[in-house]
Amino acid sequence: MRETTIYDVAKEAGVSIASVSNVINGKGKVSAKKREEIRAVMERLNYRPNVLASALMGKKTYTLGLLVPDVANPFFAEIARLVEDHAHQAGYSVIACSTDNKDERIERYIRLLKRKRVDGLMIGTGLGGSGALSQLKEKSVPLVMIARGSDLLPASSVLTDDRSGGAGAARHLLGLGHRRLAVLAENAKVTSSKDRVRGFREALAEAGLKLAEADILVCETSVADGERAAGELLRRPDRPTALFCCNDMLAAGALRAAKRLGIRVPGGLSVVGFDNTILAEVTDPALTTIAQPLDRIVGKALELLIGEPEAGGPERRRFVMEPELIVRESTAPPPDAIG
Amino acid sequence: MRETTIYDVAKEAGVSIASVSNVINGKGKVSAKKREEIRAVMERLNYRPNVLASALMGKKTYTLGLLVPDVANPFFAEIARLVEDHAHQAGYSVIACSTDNKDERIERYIRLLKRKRVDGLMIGTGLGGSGALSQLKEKSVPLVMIARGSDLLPASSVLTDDRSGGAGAARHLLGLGHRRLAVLAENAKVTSSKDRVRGFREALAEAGLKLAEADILVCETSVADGERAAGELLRRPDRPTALFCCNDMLAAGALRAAKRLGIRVPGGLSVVGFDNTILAEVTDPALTTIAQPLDRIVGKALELLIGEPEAGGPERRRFVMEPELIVRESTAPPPDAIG
DNA sequence: TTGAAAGCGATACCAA
DNA sequence: TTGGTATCGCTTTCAA
Repeated sequence: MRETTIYDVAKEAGVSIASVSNVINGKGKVSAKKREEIRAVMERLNYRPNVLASALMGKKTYTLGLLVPDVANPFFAEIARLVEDHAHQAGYSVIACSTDNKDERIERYIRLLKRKRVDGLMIGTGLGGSGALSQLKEKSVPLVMIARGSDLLPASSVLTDDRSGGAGAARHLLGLGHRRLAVLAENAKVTSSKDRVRGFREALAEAGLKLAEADILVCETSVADGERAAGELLRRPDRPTALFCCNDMLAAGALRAAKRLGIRVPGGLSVVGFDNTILAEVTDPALTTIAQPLDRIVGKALELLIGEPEAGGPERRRFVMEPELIVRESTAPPPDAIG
Repeated sequence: MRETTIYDVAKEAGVSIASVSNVINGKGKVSAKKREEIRAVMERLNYRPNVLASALMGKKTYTLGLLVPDVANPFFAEIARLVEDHAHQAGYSVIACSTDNKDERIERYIRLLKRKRVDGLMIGTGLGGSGALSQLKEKSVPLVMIARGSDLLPASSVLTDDRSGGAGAARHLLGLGHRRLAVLAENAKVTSSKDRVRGFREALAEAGLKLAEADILVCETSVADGERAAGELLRRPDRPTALFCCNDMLAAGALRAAKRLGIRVPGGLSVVGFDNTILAEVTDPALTTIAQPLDRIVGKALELLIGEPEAGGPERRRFVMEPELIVRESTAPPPDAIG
């Protein structure tokens, strides 16, 4: 049984396909009477316009691309879900792509998504080498950066105030009385991580403390590597009493390291994570962490991506949202604190 | 700058579009010489066939649909990632859809995916009421069930031997000396959960133990509800010494409940999870759990979905893969064990 | 072998 | 208002 097409509807309603098309798109002039008739026929025949055909004519595909490092990572999985929901609500579906931060994958995916004529790209991953960048700069597809910024791209971005988040973590720890602090950072190419560290460091500076380079360890994004790095820090003679980790995975790793070394958290060590993923509620102790307002971020990003392309030229804008400190069980005053 | 089309190539190569089309698809007869020339031109013009146009002619869209309850759930996030990878490798992209197990969402998504003319649907979610079922039975799109079976659908399925997984959990616990066991199950509509419980119960029976209905608590899929249910079990006077949880989230909840009640794991209580998600490595103690061979499952499912549609009729087949017990830190002999 | 031409299912322009 | 028709980019007969 063939799908019913616009021709079937036209024939059944005794009109031309042009008229049917017009009522579908609410364009052109169609008399109220005809319009209702056509509507009725469409209903009766359970007619659904073929997206492919109209896309071929240069209309929307109602498909969006989402680029993230890894949808299996709880943080990005959460994002993927939110994007899906917001997009779906607006009539779009989304193709999620995990880049693994590999240039080759990034470029392949961008090429693929362009060929599929997606109506927009939501980018939540680093872009690696210049290959992807130049593919994107051609402006052949609307772009928006999410939970990340980039000056190299002609795209608006909506993200968390990472610096403020880092500062919040620092103040929380400082307020508890910590003076020897260290951080587990992500790769230097991850700007959000850099900003978090910067905010953290600035807040320390305000309190008259200096964060030495040696107290910032760069990690791969994995629990295991967080454990490794934290282990390294915790074995130092003047080991820190508090750790700020640029994401919850690293924080979870830090927790494991502490446990292995027999250091109690938060008794002997405080740990702050970032992102407030599900991991934070599952570790023991549960993680104090910085929550990003993901729902709002995604909502705004989608609005920018599929909303009216701004009559006054597509200005590149940055929307920055405030993160929130979620205090759970992994932070407390330092062991040497005087009651 | 317009995309180069088949016409551009044809003109440039001084042939007809039909010949170009033929070399693209490796069909029809084209002289070796012309073929090479056309190839060269395509290369030089960096020509990429428009998927939409060829899809309109009834060819593949190279897009697959994936239906799962929630891509933000670590287990399904993992699946989504694997599906993405396997699909991508085969030249397909995938639209992931979170159903929340809600009939309305399920039906909407199926309709949407059909309209987008996806080449296949990978189903890893319950199908709810009959609405979705009848939409799917029309056989308008290839189907495969993943990590789940269904007799109601004309689709092959590839899944874990859940019964065996449940039995494995039971034997592990039995072997440690546990005699008072209970389980945290998922909703009765989730067949995989039912099978896990069945396997668990059968293994107990083999050992001469009976699992009472009262010792099986049905939970929502969330850490919080696992905590709630486990709390209920653990407050009983004859509380169990071991808990089998039908997924890692519930197990994580059980760990929290135990902690809140001052029961040590594994000293005072053993907990076994299911799925071997990232949660299992992050809890403290790390979870002993049953791992599903997801990579193989997804690989096989994809093969069924996009492979040759089997000349001998599309027989419904079931592929069952063996799960594996991963022993971590959450299981030990019961507290009253002798020696 | 090759290519002209008829679709595929919409949109859009332009006469009527 | 209507409807005829070209068009989008590709596949597929079917003559030549």
